[in-house]
Amino acid sequence: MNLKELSEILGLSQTTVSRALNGYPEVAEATRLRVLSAAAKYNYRPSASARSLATGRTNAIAHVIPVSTQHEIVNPIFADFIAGASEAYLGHGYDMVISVVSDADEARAYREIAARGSVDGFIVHSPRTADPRIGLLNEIGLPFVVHGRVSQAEHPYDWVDVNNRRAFHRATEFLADLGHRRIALVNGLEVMDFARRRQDGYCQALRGRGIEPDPALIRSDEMTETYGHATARDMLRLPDPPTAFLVSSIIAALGVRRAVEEAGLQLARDISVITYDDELSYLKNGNDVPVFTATRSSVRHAGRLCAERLIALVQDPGQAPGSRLLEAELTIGLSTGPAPHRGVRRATA
Amino acid sequence: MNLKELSEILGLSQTTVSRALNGYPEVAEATRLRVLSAAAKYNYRPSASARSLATGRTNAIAHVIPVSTQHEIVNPIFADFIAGASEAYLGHGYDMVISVVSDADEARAYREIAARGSVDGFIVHSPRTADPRIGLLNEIGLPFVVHGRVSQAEHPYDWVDVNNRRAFHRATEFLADLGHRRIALVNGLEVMDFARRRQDGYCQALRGRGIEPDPALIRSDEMTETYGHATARDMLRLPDPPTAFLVSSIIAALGVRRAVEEAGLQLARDISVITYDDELSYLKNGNDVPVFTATRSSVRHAGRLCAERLIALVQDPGQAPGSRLLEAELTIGLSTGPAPHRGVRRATA
DNA sequence: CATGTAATCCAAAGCGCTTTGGCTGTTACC
DNA sequence: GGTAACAGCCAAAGCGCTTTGGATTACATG
Repeated sequence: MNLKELSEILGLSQTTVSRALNGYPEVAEATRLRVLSAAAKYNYRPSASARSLATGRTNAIAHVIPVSTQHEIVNPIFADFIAGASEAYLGHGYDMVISVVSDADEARAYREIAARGSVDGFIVHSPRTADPRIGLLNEIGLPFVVHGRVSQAEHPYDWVDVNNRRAFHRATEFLADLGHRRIALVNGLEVMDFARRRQDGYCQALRGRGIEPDPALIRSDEMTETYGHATARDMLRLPDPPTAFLVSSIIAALGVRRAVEEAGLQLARDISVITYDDELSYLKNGNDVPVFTATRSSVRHAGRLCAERLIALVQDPGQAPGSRLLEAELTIGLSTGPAPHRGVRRATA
Repeated sequence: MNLKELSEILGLSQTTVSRALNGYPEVAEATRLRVLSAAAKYNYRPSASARSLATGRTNAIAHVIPVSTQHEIVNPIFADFIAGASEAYLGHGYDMVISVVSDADEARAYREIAARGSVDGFIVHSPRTADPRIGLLNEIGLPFVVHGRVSQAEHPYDWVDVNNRRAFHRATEFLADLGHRRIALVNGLEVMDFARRRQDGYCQALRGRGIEPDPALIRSDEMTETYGHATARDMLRLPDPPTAFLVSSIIAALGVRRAVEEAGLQLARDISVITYDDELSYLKNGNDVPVFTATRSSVRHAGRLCAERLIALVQDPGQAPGSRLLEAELTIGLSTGPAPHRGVRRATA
């Protein structure tokens, strides 16, 4: 069923039918109702391509997910992020187009998508400290919203981010307050902006307590379970091992916990762990009592905010760049406790 | 830059330029090269909507992800599945459109997407034992490929699946061979077809060994970490607790392990665990030595196969329904061992 | 009664592409 | 030399919608 057929059935022109469906005022209310019920009856939907050819709008948003050529990992956080984004899209009739693109031909991919005109805007994932994409997208001219921030950016841009620096600052101070002096940071990939901010917060808090950050206790990589495990295992074998771990993702934290237990140590009593918690739906941090002490912020919520902002931007492109900084909550769980007295831990092990 | 402008620059008709770009033979090779280099120079791409309006093809595939109204969980396996699918799409120039849809208005969503004509086909996720979608999609008429199977389906359809029954049959026998008689099944949601097949394989293997399946040792739910944890914790408190767990997902298996350790028990020695392993990129089952003994099959690979099959179907719709049954490997890890002697386990705890 | 105004509706153009059905000029063959 | 075949190109139609710029009618106003 297309417009032409529908309008013939109704004995109206295509113009009138189109206007009636799109809510224009030049249509008598009685006619509009007649049109609407006929459209429902025949399950009519305007063809997406015809409409976007005519309007220049596609009602679709691109999510370009970078996949490093070395790592080939699709961030699992992504599943919850798009769940949140799609809540927004669903409400506004937008489609979500996903392109998984190797970072090698990232620029080409963005340009191509824009040139084909298949979307109205971009959500930028996993921004790096100096991310060329924000320059690129400014040049391309389509609206975009960054999930995260780009520290070294020449132009203003729209973003939604968590206050990573403060979250890790607080978590570090919390551990220091418990008497921990050897606090390890199991961070995300170094090039990622969020990782840098987290490390900043961590280092700043340590120095605030008169502790000089020890490079041997700072690690950065893709946040997998095995990475968390290997890192914690290695650090626990150091001559002067950490008594606490600050971990950038609950997935890596699971690996850290595994290493702790394999070493015959007990969480909270021997080793404290604080993790960043994205509130993943399939990996909740416990049901009632949090398993891990955590700095927590819902990535699903962030997804929704990004999408909503982008929709607003698409519908009214004249807006000045805006941003949204979310604060992470620090929730106390069962994975933290006072620093063990010197020597005690080794006796136990 | 559009076709008209490009053809004016080249002093050719739009017809010729279009033909040159699309590889039609009625164009002199010299002209084609001239066109191609001009197109590259001006970064010309045909407008997606104009092209699909003219051809009736969109070069896009819809992935409709069902989200239960009760659970609101986006399956994390999904991230790796689409990574695999997008490998196929990238190679063939297809876009991936994702709709997260609450199962309540699933039918409406499929019909709407089809009526708008914004995609050439569907990938069907998370099929249930009696899934109305295969009837619905047959009626709609667009090609589709199911990731998994639908046991109760009236019509033939295209699918890619793992031999879940055999995988769980083998795993159960493996545990039985180690002397385990009390083997628990921590399965996925009951309505899911894969869960049913896994349970079939499990029950069949038990009966083959003269063991009657105990309903108290069989649980089904959304496969989260907390579900694995709560289930294992409760079962370990039974008067006659299991000595082994067969788990449907590595995420739930992490929860099972946590419960085992909390109970003061040791994996392999006191409690054996076999998990299904989708080879998730962020949750690898160990690096060199598998942590869990597992039945393993890459969901990323399955994603690629689904997408490739669907592309073939879109490009040649006349094909008879085909299918692909993948076999899962059983890999021995550090989580299984001989069943403990009666009474020993309790003494340890 | 003539005329301005508002309310409804419509014909047709145009969005950017593909594709049908020709049209030209060159070559091959008898 | 005449004609058939073919290579190479093009004009124009059409995909299904939105939107511009009227046209028509009804009604109120002077």
